[in-house]
Amino acid sequence: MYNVIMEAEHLHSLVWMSRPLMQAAEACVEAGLQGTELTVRMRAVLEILQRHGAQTVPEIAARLEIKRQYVQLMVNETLASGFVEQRPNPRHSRSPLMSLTDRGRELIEGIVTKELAMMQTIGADLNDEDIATALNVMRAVTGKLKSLAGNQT
Amino acid sequence: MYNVIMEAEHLHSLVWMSRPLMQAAEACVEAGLQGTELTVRMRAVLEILQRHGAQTVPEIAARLEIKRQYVQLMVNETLASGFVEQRPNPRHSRSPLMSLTDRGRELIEGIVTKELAMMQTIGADLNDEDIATALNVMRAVTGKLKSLAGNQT
DNA sequence: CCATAATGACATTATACATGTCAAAATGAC
DNA sequence: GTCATTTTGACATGTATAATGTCATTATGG
Repeated sequence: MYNVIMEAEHLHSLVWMSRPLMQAAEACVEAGLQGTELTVRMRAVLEILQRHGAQTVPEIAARLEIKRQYVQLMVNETLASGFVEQRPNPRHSRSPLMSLTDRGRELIEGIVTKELAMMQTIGADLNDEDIATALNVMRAVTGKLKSLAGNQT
Repeated sequence: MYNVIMEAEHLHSLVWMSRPLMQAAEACVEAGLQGTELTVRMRAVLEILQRHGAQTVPEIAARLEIKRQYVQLMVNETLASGFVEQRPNPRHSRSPLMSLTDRGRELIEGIVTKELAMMQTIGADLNDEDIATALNVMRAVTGKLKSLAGNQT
């Protein structure tokens, strides 16, 4: 059927749009960090702590789905910059909780607010339903790709 | 308005889905390359040549939107593996056209066919309209992000 | 109490690019 | 045809984002 082929080609285009989209998004985030002392990866740590509260390094790594060794590096930078501080962890005495300092909280809140505003600008002439649909499709496709990647030859 | 905020958050989620989607896609492509002598970047060269015919290195770089110096490296690998060969370029005698060999053509056709089939599998229980909508949204968002990245402070 | 797991710290390696430089040669303007 | 400019390949170096390996220390759970 033509339709099946058409659909597969649309899907193919969609999947390959993920790279330009990601690159454009990262460029925007980076541009928005100009003037702050933050790098993109430090921002990622602050955002996690803002959204989910104080976390240990391994917990942050799990959320970001990257290895704890690299997250340790990222976190150490945020500690050195004074945006994050260690607090004792009642659940594990050797793995302190990373917690936003006042400076860090203020900074990340400003950045997230600015980014949200940008999203509103972008969404201005886009249909809300369409955005929701797109999000669902992307999630579904990602899930299927992940399951297919494993059991391939 | 709540709707505006909701939309912005959906958009935010969508933008950040681009990374997992891309990673899942790359993992799939890589898995599909198991057993061949191809790497992901060599595959990219072959696909360009299959879709657009014989090209010079700078032309391939323009299509991939990466620097010619890196493309040169990728292309050299495909030449060394015998999937691509140089042919004289009537338009520029110092910049030969890269052309698929029979082996290269056979290989990339097989791979692309397999990938397309995978797309059909994934698309099986997805609505065609929704996929098209998602593609449009992703393109629109990418475009806006690109334009915003530039004229930010 | 003790085996096992978790953690931070540090080192090495890989990947995917960007950037810089250079010489040779091709092209284009005149 | 001459000459300035551009293009190209080749090579070298730099950088960001990770994965992976290893180790000593210390928790934790049985």
